[in-house]
Amino acid sequence: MGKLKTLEENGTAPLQVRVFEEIERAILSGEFGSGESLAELKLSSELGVSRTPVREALRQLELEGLVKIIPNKGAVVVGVTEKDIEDIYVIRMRMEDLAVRWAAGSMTAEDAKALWDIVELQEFYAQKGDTERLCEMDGAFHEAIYCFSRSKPLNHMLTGFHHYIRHARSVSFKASGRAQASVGEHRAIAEALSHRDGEEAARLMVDHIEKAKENLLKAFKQQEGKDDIF
Amino acid sequence: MGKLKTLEENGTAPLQVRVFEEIERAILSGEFGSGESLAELKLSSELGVSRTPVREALRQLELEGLVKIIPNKGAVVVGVTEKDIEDIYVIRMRMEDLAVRWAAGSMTAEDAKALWDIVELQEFYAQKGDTERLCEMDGAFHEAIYCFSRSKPLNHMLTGFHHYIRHARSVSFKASGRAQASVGEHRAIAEALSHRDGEEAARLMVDHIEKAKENLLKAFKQQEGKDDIF
DNA sequence: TTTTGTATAATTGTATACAATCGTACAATG
DNA sequence: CATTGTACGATTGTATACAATTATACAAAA
Repeated sequence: MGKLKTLEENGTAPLQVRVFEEIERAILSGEFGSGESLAELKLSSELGVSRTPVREALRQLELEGLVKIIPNKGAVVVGVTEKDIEDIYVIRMRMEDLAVRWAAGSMTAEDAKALWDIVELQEFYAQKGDTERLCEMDGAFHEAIYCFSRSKPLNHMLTGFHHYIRHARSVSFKASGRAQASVGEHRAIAEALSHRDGEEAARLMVDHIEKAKENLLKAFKQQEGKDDIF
Repeated sequence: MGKLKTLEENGTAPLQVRVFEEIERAILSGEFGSGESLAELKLSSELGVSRTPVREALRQLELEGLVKIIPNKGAVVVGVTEKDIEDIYVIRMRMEDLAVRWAAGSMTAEDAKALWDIVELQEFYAQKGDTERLCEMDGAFHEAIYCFSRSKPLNHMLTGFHHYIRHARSVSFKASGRAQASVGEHRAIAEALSHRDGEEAARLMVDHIEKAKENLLKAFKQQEGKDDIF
C-alpha cells in the first residue's frame, strides 16, 4: 500500500501530467509494489483530482510498461526488477555506443559548447557536494548526447530508459563516491566528442556505463533488505 | 487532411484502444501528414465517439512519439520520416543481435517448437503467395525471439519499434519478392537457436536485418513520389 | 498603416453523470 | 453439502457539462 505525495500545488503543467509523474515516481521508488492494483477512484481521491486525469495517466503508464490494464478490471502495477535495471544497462552500452558515434559525426561547435557547459556545472556541484544536482547534470549530459545524435528514434528510446532508471541512478549516486568519478569520465567523453573522434568516444562511453552499472549493483547489494525493491 | 476508417464495429476491445489503433494507423500510413493538427472534437465526431477516448488515445500517441501535445493548444502529428526508419533498422541490428544471444542462452524445447511452428506457417503462406499473412508471420517470428530473450526492457523496446515500422515493412514486402527470401533466413536463425548457438544466430540475424533494410530502401526509391511519405 | 485592446469564438482541461461490466454474497435447488 | 442463479455493490467505460485558456476578428487610437 503506497502513499502518494500531494501534487505540486503551484504547478502550471496540466493535472494529467502531474498525476502521471507522481504515480510514475511512486512506482519507480517502490512505494507501489508489483502486483498492487490501482483503482481509479482511490487514486483520484488520494490525489485530490477527478478520475479523468488519473485515467489518462494510467493509460500512459501502460504504454511505458509500468502498469498493466485489464479491460473492465483495472490497472495493476508491473514495477521494475533488479534484472530489468541490469538489462537496461547492457542495452545502454550498445545504444549509447551508437549515440556517441552518430553525435561525433554531426557535432557542431555549439553542441560542443553546450556539452562543456554541462560538464563544468557538474564539476561545480561535485565540489559543493550537491549530490542531487550532480545526479541531474549526469542525466543532462547523457540526454544532450542523445539529442546530438540527431536520431529521433534513438533519442526517444534512450530518453525513455533514462526516465525508467532515474530512481535507481539516484540511489546509486547517493550511496557512494560514484558521482565524483563520473565527472572525469564525462570530461574525457566530451573531449573526444569535441575532436569528433567517434571511435574513442564510444570506447570511453561503454567503459563509463560499465562502471556505472557495477557501482549500481554494488549499491543494491549494500542496502539489500532495507527497502522493498531497491 | 487524412480520412479515418470507421472503427471495427463488432470489436470487443475498449473504444479507447480502437481509437488509438486507428489514429496510429492513419499516421503511420501517411494519411495524416506531419505537422497536421488533430483537434479532439473533429476526431471524435469523425470516429463517432466522444472526446474522452480520443483524448486518452492522443496522450498515448504522444508517449509513442507520433504526436506532440502542446498544453492548451492541441496535438500535432509528428510522423515518421525515411531517416527514422533507417535509424530503426540500424538500432534493430544491434538490439536483435542481443536478443538472439540472450534467447539462445535460455531457449527451452517448447520455445524452439513455437519458433518452428511460425517458420512452417511462413513457408505455407509463402507457397500460397499470401503476402498479408506472410508479413504477419514475419512479425510473429521476430516478436517470439524478443519474448524468448526473457528481458522485459528489450522486449518492450523492440516490440515498440516493430509496431512503429509495421506499415513500412508491409510496403516493402508487397513491393518485391523479399517476403519469400526472408523465410529461408528465418529458418537458418531458428536452426541456430535450436542448437543454442548464439554466436551463429546473431551473425545470421544481423545479416537478415541488413538485407531487409536494403530491400526496404529500394522499395522506397521505387515508389518515390507516389505517396506523401512513403 | 500599424498597433493594441477587447470581445467573441473555438479548443483544451477537468469534473461529473450515467451505462456497462465484473465480482461477490447469499439464497434457492438438487 | 455442493451447485447454480440472482441480486447487489464496486469498478471501469463512455458521454456530457462546465471551466479555463488560447486564438481570432475587429475596432479604436497612434
